[in-house]
Amino acid sequence: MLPLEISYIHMNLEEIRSQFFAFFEDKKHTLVPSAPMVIKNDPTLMFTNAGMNQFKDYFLGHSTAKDKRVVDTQKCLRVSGKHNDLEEVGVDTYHHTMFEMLGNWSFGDYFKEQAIDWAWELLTEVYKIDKDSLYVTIFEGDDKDGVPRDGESYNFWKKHINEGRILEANKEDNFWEMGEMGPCGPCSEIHVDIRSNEEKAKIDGKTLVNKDHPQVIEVWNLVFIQFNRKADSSLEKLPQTHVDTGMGLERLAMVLQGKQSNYDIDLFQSLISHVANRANIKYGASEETDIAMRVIADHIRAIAFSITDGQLPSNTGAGYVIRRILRRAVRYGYQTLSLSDPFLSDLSKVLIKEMGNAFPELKDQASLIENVIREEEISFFNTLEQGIKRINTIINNQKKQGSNVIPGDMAFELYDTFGFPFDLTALIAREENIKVDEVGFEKALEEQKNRSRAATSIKTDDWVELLEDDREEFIGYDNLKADVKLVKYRKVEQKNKSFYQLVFNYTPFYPEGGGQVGDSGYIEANGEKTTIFDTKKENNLIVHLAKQLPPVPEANFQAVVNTEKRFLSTANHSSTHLLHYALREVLGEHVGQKGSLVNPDYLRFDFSHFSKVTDEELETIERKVNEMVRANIALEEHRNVPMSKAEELGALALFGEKYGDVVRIIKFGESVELCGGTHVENTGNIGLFKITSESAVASGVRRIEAISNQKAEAFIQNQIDTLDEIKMLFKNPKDIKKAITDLMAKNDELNKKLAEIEKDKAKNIKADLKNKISELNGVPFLEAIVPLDGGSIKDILFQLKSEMDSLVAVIGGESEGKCTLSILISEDLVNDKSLHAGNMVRNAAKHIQGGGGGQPFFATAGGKKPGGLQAAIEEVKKGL
RNA sequence: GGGGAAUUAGCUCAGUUGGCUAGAGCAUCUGGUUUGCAACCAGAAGGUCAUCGGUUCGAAUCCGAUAUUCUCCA
Repeated sequence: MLPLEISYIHMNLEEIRSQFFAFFEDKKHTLVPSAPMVIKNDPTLMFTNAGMNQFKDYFLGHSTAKDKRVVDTQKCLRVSGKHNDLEEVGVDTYHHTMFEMLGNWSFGDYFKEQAIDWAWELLTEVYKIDKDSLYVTIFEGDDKDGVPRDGESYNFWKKHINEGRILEANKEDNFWEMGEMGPCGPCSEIHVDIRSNEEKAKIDGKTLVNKDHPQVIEVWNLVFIQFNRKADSSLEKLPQTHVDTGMGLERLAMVLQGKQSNYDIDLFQSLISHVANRANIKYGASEETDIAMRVIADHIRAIAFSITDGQLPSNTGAGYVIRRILRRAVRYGYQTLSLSDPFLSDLSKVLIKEMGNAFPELKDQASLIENVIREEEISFFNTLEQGIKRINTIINNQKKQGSNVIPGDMAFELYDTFGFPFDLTALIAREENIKVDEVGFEKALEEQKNRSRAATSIKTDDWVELLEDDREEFIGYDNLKADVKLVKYRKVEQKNKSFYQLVFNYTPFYPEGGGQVGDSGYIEANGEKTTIFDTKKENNLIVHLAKQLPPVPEANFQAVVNTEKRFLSTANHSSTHLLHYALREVLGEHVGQKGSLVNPDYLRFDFSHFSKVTDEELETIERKVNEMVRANIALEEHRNVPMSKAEELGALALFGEKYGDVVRIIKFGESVELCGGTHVENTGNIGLFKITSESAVASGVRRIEAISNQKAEAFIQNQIDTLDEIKMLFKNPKDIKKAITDLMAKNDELNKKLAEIEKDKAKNIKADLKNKISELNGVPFLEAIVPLDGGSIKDILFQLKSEMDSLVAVIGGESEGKCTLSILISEDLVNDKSLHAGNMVRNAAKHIQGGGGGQPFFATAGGKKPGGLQAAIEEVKKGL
């Protein structure tokens, strides 16, 4: 370890974080909690990948911030999409999948000057970073976009720092954009040089800024949002300017703790030493094993936090990303550290011990985290085992064929279809002295990527704005109809489909959220109806999906929700709350919601619980729910409740929802939940509740499916009807169960008898046939036409064959208007006389207008002309 | 969202270009043997080959759709 000449005060992560908050709270910022990492209502993003995600609406102008100055730390995950750091993690010493982003925010309030002043003050006076190790960058301007050099920032920096340390950077480094469209602006970065004085003397730090040097690094990015990028890629000035800053906590901690690597800070060291012990390899022993340990230490954090955010590993979407991270960690352990048993679930205990105080959700869900991870590990080890079997087969086959290469498409198939990592394929191949066609593999992978991209390309037009209206309101809790105006619309094209997104000033349409599906219905103006087939929330914007644009977009519309579907969803949603309550009553407090789906047809509720819910428990749960239904408990709804108040009321908060500062509380008696969905006025409106299934979704997570109201009634009616019909069939016996068991017993008996008779019959026919065996050219020969189907004839012939040394049999069969011809030749004759039943039968089949074939010793043909059977038999005899 | 794959006995899986009544191991049952060991011997039972439809003389095998699961890409 190099002695660092700069003097630092030692702070642990916890202290660094709280100092950041305190500093900005002092500057009149409001501290807000981190939003969940897993994003539920933004189609363009799976995970929170930057601090600004939860404030996107403010920048887009979809809603107005309550507090103009905000400070926070945000859990971020960069594993997919534009920011994908997954492959970098562990290889270097500063990338992470999950990290905390500290930020201060101004929504139309202060701008460049204060942002720069405060950043400088915090870093140099609170965190005491040596001013001489700092550099800053500003945007150099871009002619194509028509954006000039950011001279303002330059001038503000000049107050604090020597001009020689203010560097200019290009669009790639210092112009921040949210995406291809949307808010954007120049940014100004602060870099720190943590090299030793000796090295600093050798090379000027200035020349290393933005050069990916591991010790001359960006710590803080100050983004000044002042433009909006439109679909045609032109920029327009925003009416309000915003500040968005981001400082990675782990990286800052590395600087402040005088370390050379993020992984040397307090948090990661205990994780790494646990892995090192387990593998019996010292951290620092080799580059390769160090990388593996860093990967594992990083990934366990991302995995555990995702699980607490409600995202379990699965095979689609966000859950699949989590599964991949987990598998990457296991792969490094398996391949590099020779860990061949599940080890991550044990490591999660260490993580929970380390971070459980700062993040209580980890402690609360400790056993779920451990169990889920263990199950996943086991299943991946299984995948690996299967893959190894498969690759060994491939290698043997290739060697047999004299090849010493595993073709690219085979390696790709292993990877693509069987989930076997390519580098493992390469490793095993090396051990077996065989090459892998890597170029072919890459080509196949590239083809697959192109296919996927082509299938998911979405083209979104600019919004066409008809009205000034900065906040459209949801009024659907109280109204199912409303007079509305169209505020804006746009066309969305996806593959062959195109549809319109409509935004109204008011809307009675419930947008998909909290598990409840979006409303459908129509809007009407001047007698023209336009169907709304779904309603979704994009960030805070409620968009109505329509196949067509209304003929007169400026008209006054009446918006009408499909009330039947809405009501059925509503009943199911309220049922879900009662079910959740009953589950906690019957099974215990550990039951927590892990997922929920509510639509007009049924409800699905996933929850944490460690064993199968027994039939008795299910009955009790269902009965409790129905008791609450009959008690006709009135809905108590509280809108716009501050979060703190909601906690006092003991509301069950769900994971994954971004509530902002105020929430809505839904209370049915003892059941209290935060919820944005629609609910019945009185539980009695639910009518009836019926559980239809209970199953497992993952280790420690169970799923209950249920129905209510009309659907439950229809279900019960259906059961009763079925029973009635059965009774009718049995002529209304006193005891229907006995009638059925009697019938089954009788049926068994008859079946047995029938089987005996069939056997006898076959025996008789066989005996008859055996008697008919004559001789032809010195060989036992049998010909006959029998009223049997091909299958029975086959049975008999095989029996005869096993009883005779040698035999040639030609049997015609007639049944149900069709005819068959079967030829059997015992093996000795096939060999001696080189006969081929297949060829013979094909030839003979002409006479019955059919075709056929088979093997040398047995062949069949089918035809439409039973009258030709005799001729066909003669034809066969001629060939003998 | 797109591609690839899997689904065969209670469980784990074979079943090579369609063709000799669909097999193995474990588990189960019966009988025998054994002081004991995850014991041994003999025998039996257990399958609408995921579902539906198609091609064929003939389909577990080929084709199409559906369901479930796995897997890769976005």
